[in-house]
Amino acid sequence: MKIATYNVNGIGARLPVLLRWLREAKPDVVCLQELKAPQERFPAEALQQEGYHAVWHGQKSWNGVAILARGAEPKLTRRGLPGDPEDEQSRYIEATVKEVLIGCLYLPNGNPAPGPKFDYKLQWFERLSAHAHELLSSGVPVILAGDYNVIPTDLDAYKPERLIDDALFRPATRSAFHALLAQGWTDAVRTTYPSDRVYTFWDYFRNAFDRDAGMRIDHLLLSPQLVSRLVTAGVDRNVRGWEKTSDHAPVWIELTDDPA
DNA sequence: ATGTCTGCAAGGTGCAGA
Repeated sequence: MKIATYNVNGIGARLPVLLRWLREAKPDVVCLQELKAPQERFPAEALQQEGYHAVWHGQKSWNGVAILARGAEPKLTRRGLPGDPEDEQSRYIEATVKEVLIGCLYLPNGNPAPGPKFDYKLQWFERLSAHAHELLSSGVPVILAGDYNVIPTDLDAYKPERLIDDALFRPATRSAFHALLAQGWTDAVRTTYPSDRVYTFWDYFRNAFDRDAGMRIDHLLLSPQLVSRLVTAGVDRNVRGWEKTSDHAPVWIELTDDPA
């Protein structure tokens, strides 16, 4: 079972790239972020023709998340994170696919920091951590996948020393991420590649991809029941080199089909 | 500070957000 996360940066502009990647990579489950499309403009039919059923949480102009499943209907369990009924931003969707609970998230960027956007990031992170703790307590196998907008360690960025004040790397951001992991979650890509540089995002600016000036900010966290089922993980870097591509690349893991 | 994209409301360009 192959599960991927991919920040598409606008599903309208990115549909040809998304469909080509689905055809080539054949993931079973896909978490998408940054749809930048309202609920009624999600390309459900085009995805269905590729064999994918979907649940999604759209928003005009910004944000937006979706979960796709190949040959199966994702069973929606929640839209939006609990903890703030005033929050209008579409950044979380959750569904069950083949007995695994999939949480698809788009954590706020938070720049410029400090400031109200950074405050919102940290508040959203607290709500995510509270919900993640509930999910662990439920005893169900869970994957929390998405664009965390977190660079976990120095190894995860091209020049970390330049990112001291960046909302993706500030101490408060990193400590929130490490506290989340400490609940009992496993960072699947870092576990698979303990000391390699693995990037998932390259800025559109200054030929960042050609210079491999990237960062690792898209993550798949596994609940304890799933760790022994982790076979391998990877980043489809080549997709970042395609025409009209996102600034993120798809990130994926492979799990054994059944509990050991 | 810079750089480059997307989507939007206009309106054939400029804005916010990333």
